[in-house]
Amino acid sequence: MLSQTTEYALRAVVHLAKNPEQPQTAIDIADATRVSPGYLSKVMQSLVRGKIVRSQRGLHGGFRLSRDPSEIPVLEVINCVGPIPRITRCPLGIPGHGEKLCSLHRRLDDAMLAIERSFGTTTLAELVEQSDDSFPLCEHIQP
Amino acid sequence: MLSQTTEYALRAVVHLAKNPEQPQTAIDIADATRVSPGYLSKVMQSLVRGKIVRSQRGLHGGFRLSRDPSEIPVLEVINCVGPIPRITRCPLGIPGHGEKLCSLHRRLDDAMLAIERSFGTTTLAELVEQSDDSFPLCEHIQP
DNA sequence: CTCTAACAGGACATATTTATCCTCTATTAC
DNA sequence: GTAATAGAGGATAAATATGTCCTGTTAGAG
Repeated sequence: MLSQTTEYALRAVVHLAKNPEQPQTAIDIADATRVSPGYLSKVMQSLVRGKIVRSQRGLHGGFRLSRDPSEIPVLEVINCVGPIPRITRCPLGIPGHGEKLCSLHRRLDDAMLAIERSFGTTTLAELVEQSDDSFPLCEHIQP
Repeated sequence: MLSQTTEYALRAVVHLAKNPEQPQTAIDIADATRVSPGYLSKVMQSLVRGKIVRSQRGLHGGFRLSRDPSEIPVLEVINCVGPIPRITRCPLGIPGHGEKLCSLHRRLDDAMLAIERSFGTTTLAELVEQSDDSFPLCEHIQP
C-alpha cells in the first residue's frame, strides 16, 4: 500500500527523532532500521531535498532532523518520497469527463483523503514519545 | 496506493454490475473501462478464481457477476487481485520482536485497517445505484 | 596540506508490476 | 462435424521500483 521506500523513510526519521543528540550517519540509520545502506542513502537524499532532514558531510557528520519532531507531520515524510495519489479527475481519460468523479473513483479518493488526513495530523513526536526502551523502532515482548 | 491492477478490477466489476442483462466479453469490458484487452483478461481470470465473476466460453459467452452487487463488498474485489497489506508483526525482523508493534507500525496498520473497514462495508451496489447516464464509469459534466 | 570520515550522485543490476501476443480449449450455431 | 466466438493460460516484453557499487565532493583533525 505504502511503498517500501516510504516505509524506509519513516523508519529513518523515527530513528532520527529518537536520537537527536548527535548526527546519525547513513550506516547508523541503516543498522538501526535494517535497511541496506546503499539504498538508504538514496532515501535520505530525498529527505534532504524535501527539507525534512539536514545532512552534514565529513567527520562527525550525518543526518539530523531539520525541525523538531512535533513540527513534522508524518504526511510530509510520505509526500517527500512518494505522495498519496489523489484522484482529481476521471482516470479513464474519456473526453467530456472532467473533474466530476463517478462513485467508484469518488470512493477511492475518499479513502485516500482519509489517509492523508490521518497522517497529516500525526507528527513524528507522537510516534516516539511513548517508547523508552533500547530498541530503536519496535518494542520487545515483555517476559 | 492501490495498484493499477486493482483499479482495473474495480472498473470491470462496476461495469458488470451496471450491465447485468447479458454476459460482457473481455472486449466489451476493455472498451468500457479503457483497459487494454490483453491485460484485462488476466485481471478477469483473477476475478473468476476469486469467485467474484463467472465466465462462459463460446458464442454469447463472457463474464457476469456471480452474485448480486449488493452481496459483493468492494474489499472482496480488492483482496482478489491484491490484498491490503496488513502489518501483523514487526517488519524489521529483529529476533525478540514479535506481535507487538512499535508506534510507527501500529499507526500504519491502523490506517490499513481503516481502509479495509471502509471498503469492507461498501458494496458494489452502492457504487452503481446513483448514476443512470450512459457513461459506464464516470459521470459527465453538466452543461 | 594531507588523511580520513561521510554525504552526493551517477551507472548499473535485479525484482516486480504491467502489458502484449499466441496457442489451446470450451461453447454455440449451422 | 465444421466454423466462429470467446475465455484460459503460457511465454515474452516493457516499465517501474528496488537495490548495489563506484567515484566525486565536502568537512574536520592533525
